[in-house]
Amino acid sequence: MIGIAERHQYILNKIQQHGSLDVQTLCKELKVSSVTIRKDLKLLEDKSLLYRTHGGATLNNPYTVDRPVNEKELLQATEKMQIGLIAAKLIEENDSIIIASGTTVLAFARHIQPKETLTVITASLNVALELVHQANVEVIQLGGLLRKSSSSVTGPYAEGMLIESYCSKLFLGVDGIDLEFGLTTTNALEAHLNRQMISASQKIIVLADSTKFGKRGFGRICGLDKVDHIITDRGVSELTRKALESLGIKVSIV
Amino acid sequence: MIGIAERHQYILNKIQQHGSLDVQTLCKELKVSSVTIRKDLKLLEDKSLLYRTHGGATLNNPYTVDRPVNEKELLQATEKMQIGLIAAKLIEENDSIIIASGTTVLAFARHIQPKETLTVITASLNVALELVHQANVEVIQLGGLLRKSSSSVTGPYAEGMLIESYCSKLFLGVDGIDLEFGLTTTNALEAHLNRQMISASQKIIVLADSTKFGKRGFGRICGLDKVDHIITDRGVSELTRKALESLGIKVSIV
DNA sequence: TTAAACTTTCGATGACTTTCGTTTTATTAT
DNA sequence: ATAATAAAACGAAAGTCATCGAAAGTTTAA
Repeated sequence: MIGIAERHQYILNKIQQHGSLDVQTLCKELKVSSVTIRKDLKLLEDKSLLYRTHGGATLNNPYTVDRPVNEKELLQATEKMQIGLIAAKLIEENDSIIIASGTTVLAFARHIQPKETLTVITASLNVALELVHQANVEVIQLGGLLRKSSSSVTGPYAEGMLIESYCSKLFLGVDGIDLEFGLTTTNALEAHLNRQMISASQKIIVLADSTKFGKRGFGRICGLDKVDHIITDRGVSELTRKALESLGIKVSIV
Repeated sequence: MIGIAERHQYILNKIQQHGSLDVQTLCKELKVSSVTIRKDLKLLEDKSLLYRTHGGATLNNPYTVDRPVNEKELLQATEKMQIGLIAAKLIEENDSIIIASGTTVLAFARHIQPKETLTVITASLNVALELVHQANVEVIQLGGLLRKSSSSVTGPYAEGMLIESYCSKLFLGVDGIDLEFGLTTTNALEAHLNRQMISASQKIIVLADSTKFGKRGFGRICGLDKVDHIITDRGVSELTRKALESLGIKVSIV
């Protein structure tokens, strides 16, 4: 006999591994009635952590055609979704925000549904297309050479556009967070653009699942002193969390 | 025995890979009756995820405009595809080209498969994403405010980027071609950007199915004197064709 | 014309929702 | 600490809805 929180965690773990699951199997595995399982699934669906289907649930919306799904996007999918959900709640009325590229911030973009007008600047074509059909969102696409690996732009044009902008918040996805070395990404051009984004933003919010801690990517973006807020999952060590907080960084754990 | 959601995903995956599929094969593969498969296909067609055919279904590329299919639109789709195919053959080695937004030029973008390096400048996010995975194509995405109706950018940033460029060919999709009034599109901002594209190009190639002739859209782009080449379908009248040719415009008919 | 594909109807099965009473857990008052 | 109260969790029961395929009639393609 286990509690409701553990049951939900079990369901999320299982759906991440299998991609889908069904009500009856869960009933047997968790020794609860189908009514309870349905209530659980309903709740998790309301939190956008899964999609309900007749008889079960799936991780991805069964009716969106996946663009070439790369392996990277599937990694830590649940954590990214939860991180995105929390990050979306940080958006306030009439904000102007910058969204940097990466799979984590794409998950974040999917959760943005502002009641008031929101202006979004992004280098990522996927983020832009995710938001373009939201009535309250005004999307400004940065221009420049399109990188094949990330479908996002880099280069002087994008940086020139950023110089003329100032936003309240930057939501930044990174490939590595190291206490000494700071934030890193795989690509030097992207790191350079990210620095420009940091200059153009009042508040820096980093979105990164816990696997990113202790890693160093090729392109250094900046030190941790620039960062205001990090959103990650519970895989991060207590030691790291304390260290970040002692640097004056707010740490949110999903 | 699998659920309806997984079945739908299976169908969508398969049609993405094969381009088409048939009812009977699906019956055997999924162990369900043909009635069920037909209901599935009907449902997916209603969601614009595929086109139903007698005996099966064909792929509806996710980046085409999803609208209810009627026969006229299907005919135009075929013609747009043929126009795109002919236009793609005009691309030469080491060209730099501009592709303006619109469904016709999107069909064109799908046919681009250069053997040598090709540089493409575009305002349309859909065109950019269509080409980004082609190894030989270098895509430069214009920046600016993203229009919701066309998923393409307009505005001073995009125009600023064009001023610093010069390309050998412009492939332009339009909403109206009038012998006196010239080329038009539905949107004034887009028309302005199109003029900038014309200034930045050596050769202007217009892609338009025959229904566009005699129409005038809201935003005037330019007169026909700027145009070097028009690619259209055989629905165009002999009179119009002669008139265009007398203006020194090359006319290709598919 | 003919065979295959299609649509519609209908009944069986199982999934779903809602309601409501029981049990457990948390909070507050004594 | 104990009792009273409130809140949440759970599942049984009853009614509703979705899925599926057989059957019968219609349409389509060759």
